[in-house]
Amino acid sequence: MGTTNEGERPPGPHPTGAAFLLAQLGAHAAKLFAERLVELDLTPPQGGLLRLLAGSPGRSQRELADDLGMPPSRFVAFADELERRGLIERRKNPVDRRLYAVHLTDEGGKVLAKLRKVGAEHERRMTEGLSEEEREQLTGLLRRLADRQGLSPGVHPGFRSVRAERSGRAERSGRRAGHREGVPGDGVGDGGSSM
Amino acid sequence: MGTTNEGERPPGPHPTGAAFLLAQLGAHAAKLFAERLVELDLTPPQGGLLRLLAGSPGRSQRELADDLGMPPSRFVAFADELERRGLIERRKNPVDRRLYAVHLTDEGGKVLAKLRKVGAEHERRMTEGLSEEEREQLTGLLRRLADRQGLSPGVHPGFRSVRAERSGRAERSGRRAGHREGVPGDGVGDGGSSM
DNA sequence: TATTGTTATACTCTATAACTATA
DNA sequence: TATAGTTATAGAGTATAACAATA
Repeated sequence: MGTTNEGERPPGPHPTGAAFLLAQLGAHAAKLFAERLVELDLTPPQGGLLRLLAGSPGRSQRELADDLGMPPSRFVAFADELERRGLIERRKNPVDRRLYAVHLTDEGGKVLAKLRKVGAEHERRMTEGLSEEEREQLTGLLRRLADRQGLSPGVHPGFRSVRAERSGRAERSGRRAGHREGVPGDGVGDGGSSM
Repeated sequence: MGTTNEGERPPGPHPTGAAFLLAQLGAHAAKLFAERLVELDLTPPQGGLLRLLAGSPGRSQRELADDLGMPPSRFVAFADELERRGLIERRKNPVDRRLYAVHLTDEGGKVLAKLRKVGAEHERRMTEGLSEEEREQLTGLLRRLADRQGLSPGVHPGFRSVRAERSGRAERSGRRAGHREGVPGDGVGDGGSSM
C-alpha cells in the first residue's frame, strides 16, 4: 500500500462504505442548508419551528420544545427572538392559563413560503447529477433505510457545527405514540427541524 | 383543532426529499457510530486520527489538525490524551526541529484493528434490509453525489461533540516528559471502515 | 520574518436547577 | 402536589490570540 504523503489530501485508503458516505453527505447537506437559511436570517431550528407551526398551530411551548429536542428553558429565548421579529406570536390559552398557544403570524407565513422555496432548491442542489429515475431510486432506498432504522419522519437530531452566526441547535428526540393534526395548506419543501 | 395533542410525533406533512433523508440518516449514522466507539473509549475524531496515522504516519500536528478540521491549538490536548493512553507517539523531526512526527504505537494499531471491526459492523447495521445488489446500488449513487458535491474522501466535517466521558486534565505544567524514540514500521494496513 | 507547537484567555453555548403562577 | 413558563447560574467546549523555539 502506497503510503506516500505528498499533497494535502488525507492519504491512504479511505472508507468508502455506505455508512460513511451517508454521514459525510448528511453533514454536507445540513451545512449547505444552514448556509442557505442565512439568507432568510434563520437557523435550522428556527426554520423547523416555522414548519412545525404551519403543520399544527397553537401548541404549547413545552410540546414544541420537545419536538425540536430542546429543553423548555431554552425554548423561551428561542421563541422570544422569533416573536420579536414578528414571525410567531404567543396567545394565552383561556382554558388553562398556564399555557401559551404558539402561532405563526402572517409575516411568519411569508418567511415560511420562502423557506420552502429554499428547501426545494436545496433538494435539487443535493441531487444534481442524477437522472429523474436515479433520484427516485435513491430516495426510495433512503426511505427504506430510514424506516428500518426507526427514524420518524419530519424531525431529525441535528448536527451541530452549523454555526450560522446565530445560535440554536437541536438534539435528542422524545417520541411517543403517533397522532397527527391534519392542517391544510402545508406543502413543505424541505427542511427538518434542524437541517 | 385540538390544542393538546397526546401524540408527540410532529404533526403535519413532513419533508420527504432525498436531501432531508440524507441529513437524517447521516446524523443517525454518525450518532450510532459514536455510540459504538464508546466501547473502545474513543470519540469519532480520535478514531479518525488513528485511521489517518495508519494511512500516512509521521506527519506534523498541523497537517493532522487540518485534516481533522480542528485548530492546531486544540490538537495539542487532543493528542496529549491519546499519547497518554499509549495509542500514539510524537517523534521529533531531526531535520526540522520545530516539527513533531506523529505515529501510531503498537497499542494504537491494536485499537485501530478493533475500530475497523466496529466500522464493518456499523456498515452492516446501517444497510440492513437491503439486498446485496441494492447496497451496491445505493453506495454507487452516494459516491456519485459525494463526488459531485466535491466531498473529498476519507474525512468529513461532521465531527464534533461526543464527550470523552473521562477526562483527566487540569495539568497545568508542561508535560515535557521524555520522548521515547519509537520503533518504525507501523504495519497496519487499512481497510478504511472507520467513518 | 514565517512557521510549529504550545499555553492562556475569553467567549459561546448549553443544561440544571430554582422560582412564579396557575391548576 | 404537579405542570407551563421563566429566570439565573454554572459548566463544558471552543476559538482567538499571544508566546517561545526554530527555520
